[in-house]
Amino acid sequence: MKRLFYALNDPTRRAILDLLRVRSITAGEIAAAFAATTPTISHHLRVLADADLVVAEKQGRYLHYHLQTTVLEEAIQWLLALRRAEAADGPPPS
Amino acid sequence: MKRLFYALNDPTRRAILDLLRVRSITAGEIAAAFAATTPTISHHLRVLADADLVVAEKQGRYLHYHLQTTVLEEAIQWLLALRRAEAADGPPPS
DNA sequence: CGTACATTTCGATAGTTGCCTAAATATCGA
DNA sequence: TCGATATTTAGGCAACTATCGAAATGTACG
Repeated sequence: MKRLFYALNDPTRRAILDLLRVRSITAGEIAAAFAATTPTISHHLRVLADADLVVAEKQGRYLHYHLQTTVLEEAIQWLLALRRAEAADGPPPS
Repeated sequence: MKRLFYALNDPTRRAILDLLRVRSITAGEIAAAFAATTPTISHHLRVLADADLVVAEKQGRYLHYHLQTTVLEEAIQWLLALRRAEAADGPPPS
């Protein structure tokens, strides 16, 4: 989860994931959707790829990025467990 | 979610949350559980409090920290939506 | 009152992050 | 092959983060 939460911590990267939620798109399309420069977006895509949140697939000169969500499973379970925990220790139900 | 993922990004802070999952404990007890110094843990606790992940309650000279998980709701829903998205766009089921 | 204890705040430092411009790599089409 | 396009890599800089030791704050107890 080390790289996962790091990747999720940046608003640009979360916005990229939101874009990819709709459909796989190329690095250029992603870059065009933001004010940042292309190298900056490329950097963010690398961070997302290092966290296994996205996968790149080369098609000719284009790189199509798409989501990969298996790595989310552990984080989701951890967060759900955390939420459950408060119920056991938190303020008593009214 | 800005401060939330930032808070969750640190392994020490995640470990603190795991401690608090069991029961509310004092800042001193939390500090004793880690190799870091007391001021360092105090800093982490502040970050967690800024993210609304923990709440401090003063009891005499002690500060008891306990979990507060309402802020997790948005993140959990966002992550679940992300996971759902891949199924719609990802590789076809075998 | 004064001392001890619990916790935070302050000040400094090493390491990290995000962003940019410039340059490199790779692929396609004429 | 040559030039254009798509994307990444490299290098550098400003801002931020984690950590520490020292000092400050606040509370309790004799």
